Amino acid sequence: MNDGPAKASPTLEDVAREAGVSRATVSRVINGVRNVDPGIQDVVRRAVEATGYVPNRAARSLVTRRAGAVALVVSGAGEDEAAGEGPQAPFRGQVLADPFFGRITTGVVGFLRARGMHPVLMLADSTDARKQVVDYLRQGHADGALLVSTHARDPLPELLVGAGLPCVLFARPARPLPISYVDVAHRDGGALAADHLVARGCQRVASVTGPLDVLASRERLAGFQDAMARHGHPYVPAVEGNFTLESGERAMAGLLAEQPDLDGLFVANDLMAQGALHVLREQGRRVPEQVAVVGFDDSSAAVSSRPALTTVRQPIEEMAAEMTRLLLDRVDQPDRRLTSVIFEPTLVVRQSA
Amino acid sequence: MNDGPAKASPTLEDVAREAGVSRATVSRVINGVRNVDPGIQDVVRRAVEATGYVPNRAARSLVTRRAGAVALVVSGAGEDEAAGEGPQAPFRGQVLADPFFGRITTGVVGFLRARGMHPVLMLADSTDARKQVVDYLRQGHADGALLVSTHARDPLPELLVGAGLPCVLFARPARPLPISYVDVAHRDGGALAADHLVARGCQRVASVTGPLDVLASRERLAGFQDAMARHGHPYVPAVEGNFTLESGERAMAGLLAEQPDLDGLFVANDLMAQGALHVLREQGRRVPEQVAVVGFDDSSAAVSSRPALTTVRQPIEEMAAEMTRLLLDRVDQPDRRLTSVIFEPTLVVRQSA
DNA sequence: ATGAAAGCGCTAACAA
DNA sequence: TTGTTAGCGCTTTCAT
Repeated sequence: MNDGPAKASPTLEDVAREAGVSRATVSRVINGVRNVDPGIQDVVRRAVEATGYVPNRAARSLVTRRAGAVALVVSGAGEDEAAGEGPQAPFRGQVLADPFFGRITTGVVGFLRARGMHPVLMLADSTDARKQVVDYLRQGHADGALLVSTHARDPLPELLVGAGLPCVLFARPARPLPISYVDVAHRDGGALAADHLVARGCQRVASVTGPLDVLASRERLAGFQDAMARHGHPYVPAVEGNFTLESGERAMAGLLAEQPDLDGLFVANDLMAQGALHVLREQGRRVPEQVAVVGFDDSSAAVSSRPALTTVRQPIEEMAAEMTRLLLDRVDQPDRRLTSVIFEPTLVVRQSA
Repeated sequence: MNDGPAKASPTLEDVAREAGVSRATVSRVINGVRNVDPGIQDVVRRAVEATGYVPNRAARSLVTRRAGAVALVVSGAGEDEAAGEGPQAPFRGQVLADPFFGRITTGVVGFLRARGMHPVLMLADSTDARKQVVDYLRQGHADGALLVSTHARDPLPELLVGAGLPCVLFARPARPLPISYVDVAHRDGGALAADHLVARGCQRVASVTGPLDVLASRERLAGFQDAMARHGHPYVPAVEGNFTLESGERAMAGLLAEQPDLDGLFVANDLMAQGALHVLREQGRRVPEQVAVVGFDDSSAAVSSRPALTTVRQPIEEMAAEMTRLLLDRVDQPDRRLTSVIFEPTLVVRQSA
């Protein structure tokens, strides 16, 4: 009750004095170590309450050699992108504004907070930034990294593995690497789209793909094509896009010129699908009556499009949570063997197909 | 070069030995303290290189009493929202997937990374979570908080101020509070929209507002109305929305029923404006020829709409960077006086008006 | 079951 | 300008 000169926050020592026990005992109570007399536990807890004690993280980390934190790293463009970047260049990409990334964050935060932990957000979009990430971890700011690469040839996973730092990827690495990851069964997603279009009675389907140097894009297409083949459609016209709205518009226009009697379409992400919808409307095609469209991602674009998009949903939050669980396991047991966890996508049916 | 038994990472002591100086000298070089012989500086730097030394953050924090980190807190619904939330309930809101929040994050990260810092992401959407935030800071995980409230009556700012923790808000607090913040001149934004619509020759304008219990919504509307009044239009019909796409559709339908000869519209955010566009198209109104539409935010919805939205842009990244600067200043000089920084919005002209 | 004591790696007086 | 030294607050053997 003596607030006196309002001094620095109380330490273990203060609590120990208040409780009439030793620092060690207080420490044991706080960390839930057994072998402490229940009566004493109560006294200590009361003393903690009375003093308003909170453990000092730095002191604890110093001895446990654990930060009790993980980094969430968004690894951008492979090499330093803009050659003429200013000395600061703070606002280049808008990666973080991508709802895809938002869902990952939601999953990660949701999992961590239950353990009293929170992610440190890092951007790694240049050689320097990647070095910063490695150093940051080596300094012990975080015990490991959750890695989300936006581009294929990202060197960061290799750097991290090389430095012996615990790390889990969101999505299978482009090149084989001794590293754990979570991913979605992209092929199954493509198949889901094909099955749905065929079930609707579509006869002349086509696809707008993502960039084909991205593994996920190839897999979505392959899954779609394979399933179509199984339904008796040996050939599916496909145009490559780059996941942007504009590329979706371009691809749709091209496809329509090539194959005007098109009646079904699988687009490798919702944003391009939204672009496709624009072009179909401009050209007077009714969706879904004349052309059925299936997207991928179940992003906000799917909900805000008119008609709203039928789309393949990845359970991103769940994947992110699992990724976090894998990392925490790894931090606790560094020599545990590597794991990959693959999630199944689902079809969300709305108006467009 | 001796990797030997691959032991723990090198300490200051190791570097000192390698360089043939004392720990203190190495520390001085590393922290850029002057009064160190340039020759010795070189030797030390070489030793750092040779040993692969990186400073241990825990040890440093323990003595400096600085975490060298800040928290970025997204403070959700006022009270515990869902009464029946499970013990974990990880995926409730999708706040983090909001591109608005993404832009804030981009600004914060951009500013911090130049200083070798990174934000710790926290969600505070329940009484428990808010307590967690305060404790987290008190434990010294972070030196202060950047606070983004999604709801008006958020009690967290007061908690933080009460605990004497450094803190800066994004947006003016609902109730007066001794706290620094950044904000945008919402009234000026509304005026920008009015001026543009009038300049286009619109005669019968209306507005779809945000929730009127939110200060920013009221200000945007007031700015719009005032400017219209200055242009000789004493009365502007307005319908209240809640910032969602659907509410925009509803509001537009209502407005159109009430005032079918409408030729200009100011919508308090882009998502609702996108909804308004849908309804206008359904009812066969050409935008912008028959009805000109101005949105607010310059979000991704503005770019993906057809026609693309003319909209009022807030310089969110810059605001977030400034917010971060204010916090860091505050952490360094705790008794510095409070500040508010207000940014001017700009009009981004696209196709809709 | 509890206490005493030895550091974890670093910075910051204070001496020299 | 450099070195010596005393902790920062905590966990963790090792005794008891």
